[in-house]
Amino acid sequence: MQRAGEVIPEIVKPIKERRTGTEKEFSLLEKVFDKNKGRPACPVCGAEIVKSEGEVMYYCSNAACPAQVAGRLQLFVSRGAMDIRGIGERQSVMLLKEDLVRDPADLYYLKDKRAELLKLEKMGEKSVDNMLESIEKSKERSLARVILALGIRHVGGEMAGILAEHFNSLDRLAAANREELVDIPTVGPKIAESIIAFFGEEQNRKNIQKLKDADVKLEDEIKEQEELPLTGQEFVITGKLEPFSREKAEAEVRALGGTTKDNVTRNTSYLVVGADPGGSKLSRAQTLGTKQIDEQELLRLLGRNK
DNA sequence: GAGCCTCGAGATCT
DNA sequence: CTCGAGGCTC
Repeated sequence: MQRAGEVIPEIVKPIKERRTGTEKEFSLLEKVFDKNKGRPACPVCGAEIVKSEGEVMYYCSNAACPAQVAGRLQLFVSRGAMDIRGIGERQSVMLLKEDLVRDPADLYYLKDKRAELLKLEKMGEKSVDNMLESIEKSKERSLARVILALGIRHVGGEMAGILAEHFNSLDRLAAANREELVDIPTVGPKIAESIIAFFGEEQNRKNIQKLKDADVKLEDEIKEQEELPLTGQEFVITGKLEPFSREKAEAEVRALGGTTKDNVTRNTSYLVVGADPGGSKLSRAQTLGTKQIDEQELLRLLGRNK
């Protein structure tokens, strides 16, 4: 390990190409290339710097690089991810330096090291307890936050949300194959490969297992859709609808929590009657006393008061 | 007309 | 980065 302290904050950010980087980043990049006569090396760990194809960013190729380790820890504890209060840039570096933490999952085992934490600079009883409490609370974060916290390349907040929504558990995401991933809108080959590569890494699997062992929640509870306006309401449509097609109407009903069926039963809440309605559905609705509504009424229920 | 490429717009990630 | 449009090949 090298002196982590001063270098890390600069390197943690990926180094950009001249035309887009900040002045600070320019000079850093300059230094890197000068020192190595055109063969770029990470100023922190000396490993080769790689540039992803067609991309503007340079990355250190060494996953164990102290700067990367620190960067991952900071992403993990950040507001948008696990939202652990009391650990920022300063504390991350300190915890790593003192070898109290080697990867983010170690945070959940810090409660057994209270004495060591108290010895750290500027860490009194109050700060330590607040920190430990915040770590415990973070075990219940949403799956989207957990996925973001893992630091998978090309997976930011938006992508993490989409993946969480689609898989509902980290295990299912980890088991997904390329085909399944690419089928998700906004997921293309690059992101699919990146995700598969991430879960293929031995180290990453180990860290996830550590999170599991520490009882960090790695799934979302089955969504309670009780709040949706049409939950529990069953719709049957007969006849033609004008403003939008039957498919679209049914899709909107489902989007609001309702269900759609082809035949009227005792469970049917509404028969939507369009133009030229089918006789069988209509008469059955009459027999059962099913509530009949026209298209305008349906639009109103869908919240489209046009 | 299926398969493959490039290109640009628009969204996202770092 | 993704994705669709438009051009090319076979």
